Amino acid sequence: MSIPLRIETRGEAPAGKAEAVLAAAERSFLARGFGAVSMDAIARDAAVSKATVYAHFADKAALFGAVIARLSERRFGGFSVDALDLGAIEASLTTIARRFLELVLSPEAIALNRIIIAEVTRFPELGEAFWQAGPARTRAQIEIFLRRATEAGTLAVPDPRAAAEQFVALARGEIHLRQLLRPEGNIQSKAIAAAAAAAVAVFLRAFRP
Amino acid sequence: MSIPLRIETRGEAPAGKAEAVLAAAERSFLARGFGAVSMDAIARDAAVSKATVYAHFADKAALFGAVIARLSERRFGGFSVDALDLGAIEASLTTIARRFLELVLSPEAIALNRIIIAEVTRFPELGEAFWQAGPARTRAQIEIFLRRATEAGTLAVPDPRAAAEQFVALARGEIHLRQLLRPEGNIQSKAIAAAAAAAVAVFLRAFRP
DNA sequence: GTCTATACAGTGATAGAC
DNA sequence: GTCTATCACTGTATAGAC
Repeated sequence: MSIPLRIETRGEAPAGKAEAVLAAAERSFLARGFGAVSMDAIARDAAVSKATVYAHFADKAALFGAVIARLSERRFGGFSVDALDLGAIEASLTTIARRFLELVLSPEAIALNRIIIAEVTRFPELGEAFWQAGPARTRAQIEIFLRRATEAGTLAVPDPRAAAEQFVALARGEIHLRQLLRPEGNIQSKAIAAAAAAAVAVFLRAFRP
Repeated sequence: MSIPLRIETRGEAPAGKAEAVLAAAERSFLARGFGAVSMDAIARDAAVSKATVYAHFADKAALFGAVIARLSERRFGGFSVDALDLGAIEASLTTIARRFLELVLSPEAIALNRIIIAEVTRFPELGEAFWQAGPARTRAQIEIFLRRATEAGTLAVPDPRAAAEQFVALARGEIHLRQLLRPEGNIQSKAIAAAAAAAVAVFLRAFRP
């Protein structure tokens, strides 16, 4: 019979057991997906009992939904095209493409994307939430930039919505799908820079004034 | 993950129980993924006992591997760019884009793509096999066409490999990812035609002689 | 090869004490 | 809220008969 040790993390800001459960679930789900993760494992990882997990989340699906929705928001919220020079159009577009690729190719974003694609049949609303938080938001930001550049005369884009979609598609190239289909490929920042430059080159040949 | 399947296709013959198991597994895995499908359900669907399933496939993973590898090959084997007019370049490129989109957006291809992305962490070799059978093959076919068109003088493509990748990316646009993130969205052929036309327009502005 | 029956581990979820 | 202990159930995989 082992006697449970009680560890007081006073001053380290415990932040509550619900938060510990969320953090543990986030790690587990991202690493192994929905089906392969047990509530037992999450409870163990969070250093609480399973009953405590169920005290905060109705069931496994609810916990999963909370984790994924939070991650989607947090991961893509920071993407912005403000403070970019409308005059130095090639440099600015390259910066946008590079930032975009660094975001969507990050291991965490790939893992998130993967798990949502995997479970979208079971949890349709998560696919939509991710789309709005991720692809729709980044494309909207880029659309804003293209519109401003066209008003400033440094680009000639008749349909900024469509052009933003094409810009994103060019930037993504085949690397994004490639990463989704690789278990642990690490993208070099050099490869990202090359992909960004290639995308901008084609885009500018099509949309320069 | 060896594939010890032996298919008896003698005339109208039942083709053997192994084939029945493969067919049932194919349906189940495509519809619900790896984890959510039980060997019980597959055996029931194939109208054999579970022991018979295990007589032909070592375990669930081996059965899954056999199903997915076969599907990947079968689904993308037919994509070709032969018999396309190098002179009518816009029409030919539009046809290629349309065929490509019809292929990768088909419900079966989407389901296959989804399940492989979902399980690539557990089965790394399936991701690679799918990549070779699908994206790598289609891109190689398109690269051939671009090279021929450049030799014929109807296109000016300095790097056919890179340009083929960009052409595919433009064609895919955001529709492909969108479909992966939707539980049951049906693409209209009208939407495919529009996406193909938009992709070709941008591509030609960049690579017309 | 094919069946029926079952071993055995692990799952999500809950009861009841504190 | 939090714990320990346990439920009812389903999963993969295998024995043994034919």
